[in-house]
Amino acid sequence: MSDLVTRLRRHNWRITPQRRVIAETLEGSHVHFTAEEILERACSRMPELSRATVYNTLNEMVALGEILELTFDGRSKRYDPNADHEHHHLVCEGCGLMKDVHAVADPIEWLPGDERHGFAVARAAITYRGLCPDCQDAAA
Amino acid sequence: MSDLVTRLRRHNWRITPQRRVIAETLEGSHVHFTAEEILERACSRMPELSRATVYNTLNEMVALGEILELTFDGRSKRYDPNADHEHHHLVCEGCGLMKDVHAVADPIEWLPGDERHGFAVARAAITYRGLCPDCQDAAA
DNA sequence: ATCCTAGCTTAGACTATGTCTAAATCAAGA
DNA sequence: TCTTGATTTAGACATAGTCTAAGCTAGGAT
Repeated sequence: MSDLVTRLRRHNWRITPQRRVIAETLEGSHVHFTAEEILERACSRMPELSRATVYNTLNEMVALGEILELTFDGRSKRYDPNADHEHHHLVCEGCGLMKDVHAVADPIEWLPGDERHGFAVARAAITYRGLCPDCQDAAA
Repeated sequence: MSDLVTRLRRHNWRITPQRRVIAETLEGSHVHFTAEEILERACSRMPELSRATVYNTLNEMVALGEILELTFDGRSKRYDPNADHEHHHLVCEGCGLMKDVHAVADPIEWLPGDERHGFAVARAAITYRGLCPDCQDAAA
């Protein structure tokens, strides 16, 4: 049983076969998939699964705070099942590959009070960008 | 004459009336507009301006490094003419309002070598999220 | 065990955002 | 003025995501 399914059950969620397949697809990888990629992979296990269910389910899991929605390229959203551990992201500007990384300090402390413009700042995310090893080789 | 136009001229860019209007629209505000908002505002000064020209021009200015493309909500890209000053962004989770902010540390220095996964890390951006003063009032 | 019903799933239409194409237009040097 | 390549245009197309209305199902009630 997937750990994400356990967490979802706590929200009084009805655990349908569709939701289970989607949650397990999310958790089964350390890559952050787009909705279409999740649809494709989940459909290989449950061919009748619809696009709308995948989008609905992902949005609901985001609203419950159990997964994170990430947008790096403005094209499509990606979903990160690792919502309960503080981490940041490293994105390849060549191929879009993304990895989780852990920085050693909290960026909120780097924002002085007079730069907060009265906002109640709740969280901060760092996006590191560069070229992955493969794209460095391709560019050389 | 807009400073952005001056910078664009240095790239041997032909400064057409369309490009000038788009550049001045970008620079004339400290808000970061979407492409559609830029189109709407620029069209009020040059009604025959086409959507394709706005999108083409924005993409070219991004490629030249003279403006920044930002994606914080996964819906539409926003454009930031302030590409030549290091800064980060503060986004309201209520209304989407965005402001430029300046942090007191460089995030790249806080990413240990063994967290870089072989990437050539070129830049880092911090997105601070929270509620703006108006949205705090509305929630209270 | 079966029934009920709120909640879930579905296909496909629809919306929003952005890209591409081919033809017309323009700008600058010969 | 002519030529030529760059630029602009309208609108078709592509992609990502949302909505709708109808049917289905999980799980508590009986």
